[in-house]
Amino acid sequence: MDKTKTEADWYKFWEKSGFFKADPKSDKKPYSLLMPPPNLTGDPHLGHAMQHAILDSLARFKRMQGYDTLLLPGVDHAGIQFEGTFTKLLAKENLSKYNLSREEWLKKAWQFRDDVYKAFHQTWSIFGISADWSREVFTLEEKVQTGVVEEFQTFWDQDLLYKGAYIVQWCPKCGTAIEDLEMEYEERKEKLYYINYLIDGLPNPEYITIATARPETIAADVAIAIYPKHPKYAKFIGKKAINPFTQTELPIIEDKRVEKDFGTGALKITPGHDLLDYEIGKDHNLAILHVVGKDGKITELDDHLKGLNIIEAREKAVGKLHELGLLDKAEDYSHSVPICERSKNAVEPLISEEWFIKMQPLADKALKHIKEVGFAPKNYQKILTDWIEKIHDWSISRSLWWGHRIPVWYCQKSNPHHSVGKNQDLTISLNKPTIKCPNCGSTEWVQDDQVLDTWFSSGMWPMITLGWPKETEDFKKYFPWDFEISAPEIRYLWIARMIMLSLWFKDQIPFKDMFFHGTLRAMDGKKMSKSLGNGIFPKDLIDQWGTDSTRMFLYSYAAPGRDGRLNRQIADERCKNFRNFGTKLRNIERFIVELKPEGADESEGKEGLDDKNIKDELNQTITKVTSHLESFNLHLATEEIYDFLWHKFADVYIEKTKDRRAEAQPTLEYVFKTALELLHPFMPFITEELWQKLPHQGQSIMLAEWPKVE
RNA sequence: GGGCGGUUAGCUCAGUUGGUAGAGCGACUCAUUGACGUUGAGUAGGUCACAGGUUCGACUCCUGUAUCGCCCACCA
Repeated sequence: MDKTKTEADWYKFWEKSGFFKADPKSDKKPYSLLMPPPNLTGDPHLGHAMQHAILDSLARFKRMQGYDTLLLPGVDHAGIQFEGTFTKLLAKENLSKYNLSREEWLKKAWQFRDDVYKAFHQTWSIFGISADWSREVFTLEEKVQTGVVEEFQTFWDQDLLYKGAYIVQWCPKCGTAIEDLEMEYEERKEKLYYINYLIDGLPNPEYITIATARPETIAADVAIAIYPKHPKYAKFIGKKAINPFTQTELPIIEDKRVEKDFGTGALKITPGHDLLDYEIGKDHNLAILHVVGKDGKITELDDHLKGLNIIEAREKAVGKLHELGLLDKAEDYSHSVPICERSKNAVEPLISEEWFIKMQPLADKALKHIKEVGFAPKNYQKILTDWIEKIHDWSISRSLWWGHRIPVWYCQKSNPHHSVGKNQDLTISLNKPTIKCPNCGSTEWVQDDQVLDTWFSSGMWPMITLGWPKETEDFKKYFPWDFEISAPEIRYLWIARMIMLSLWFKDQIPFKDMFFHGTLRAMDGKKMSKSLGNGIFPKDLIDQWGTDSTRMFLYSYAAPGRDGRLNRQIADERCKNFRNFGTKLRNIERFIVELKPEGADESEGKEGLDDKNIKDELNQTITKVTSHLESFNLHLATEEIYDFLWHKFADVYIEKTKDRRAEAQPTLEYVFKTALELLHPFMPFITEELWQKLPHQGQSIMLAEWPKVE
């Protein structure tokens, strides 16, 4: 072998030799690991690197143990995130959804996707990942489309899909509905306004005072609600209050959901813009009015404030109330305001037409089987169970263009408003239907405008990647997955969904072991992010210290569920340490192989006490590394093999052999070769390089048998 | 407001079933052409956040407090 072979050369050698490929036809028992598809954006970050390092070490370990190992890679189209990045890019050319057709826009989006994908892949593959690239999946490809339509169709047939007026969190900046899970809360100091509403039809003017933080929505009020038996206001039940802006009559109602001790115990009901109000309104059969539009501006419902944004409208509304003498008082009020996780914009609760899945039956089934999944750390079973127990329906439609378009086609003639109901004329299919509308005979089908939530496809990732709904050879052999890994923050969005969907569609848990790694944070405990500029890019570390060293550094943070704090300096320190370890290993090889003394070949059978001792220690190391790998404690496994090689083998044993160099040769070779095999899952490149220089059998250390205690 | 996690050497972190604490980096001392100075041999440094409790014995189990962080939540 060429001495100057680089990491990239070894990688090519492995890949060309087909060592990464799984073979469903082999007699070996399967071990399958599913790579979480990273989002199609920018450079892979440190979290990806850690995930991939963990996945790869386990894949290499299982392969050496003799399993037919599948590590399946893929990339997620990442709906909102990708569309956001792409939109900014288009804006530089003065292009947008307003001056491009959907087809033109998508064509450009795919071109951009191809560029990003290529760059992404380049960074990705230098990490030494022994993934089966022949099975790689991108979440918008045809295979996934087929699965997604099947998923949708099944829910439809089971009567679990519905569409209708529903309150959603609308982000005016992203221009789409976002889920509760995609919202953040920010503590903001605002004012709480106490406003007097005149009671209609009384001889002397009497008022009911309500407290609100959002006076700009008054025009959309449809009632005033008080808590039951309100000492001051109960007498007004059945009467009407006058809306100060629109002069319409507002019924005064009682509802136990109104908090007794907040504000005045009286609440203005604005079902179009508040979830609690929406629910109260629904139960009291109240109308739903909108005074804030999807652009975040006041609608025509309020003549006076029309066209203003929220902040301006609020100021003006307060001014007007003041003029009318209806503003009782305003007090400082600090509360958490929902903001969009991506745009950091305050979200507007709005009524919108969205598709939903009824989740209760899926949740019930998941709860019965979730115990079959082994979680690391263990407490995640409870965390997920608690969430699934409080499940709410899943809003699956997004007003985006980048994603799986909802496979619903409406008959233009007999169902022009795209409504949904069993008697309505619509059909489900991937492509434009060729059938005639059963109602009017028309063939003018129009597809639903929206796309599906990214997690609607990602949730099926464990099945779709193996060819579902087809009963493929791969599916039969590799499902359920043996191992899945995830960042903790997507445990609900993704992990809980996969468990529910997999049990629903296949009656099986999606994976046997579920590993949650911790979050790598900046020194102040905050997340690393591009915008804060506190990120560390794995690519930079690899360029400076090499892949093996970077991987070892990451394993030291791979204790299940434990966060780590670091900056570039700390990362460099640790990487440097492992780079030095690599140098140590090269010198050990030099000592054993290149400086092999005369007569060493005739030293079989001259084993001494030192040789026996180091072999005993090697055996202990084999046992510990193996068990730490099996319990997914990679931080302990790496520490163990590191300590053995450096401080037991090199510092002690090798020093002692110097007096009896020749007769120690067989032990030196055997112990070092075996230790390299134990280290291979973690430092794949250098172990291959050095293993090749020792007497060995077989083409690659990748194919070596996992060391056993002898 | 609820839930979860952290708090161990100057720094970043380990610590299987309870038996007076470990690593890497950093500091200090020594070794200088020995496989390797990207090295070796040593040394210093911790009342394991705090207060109770269980126990012969607690970093480890229980209760509470403080503090930092994360997640979740429809009090207008």
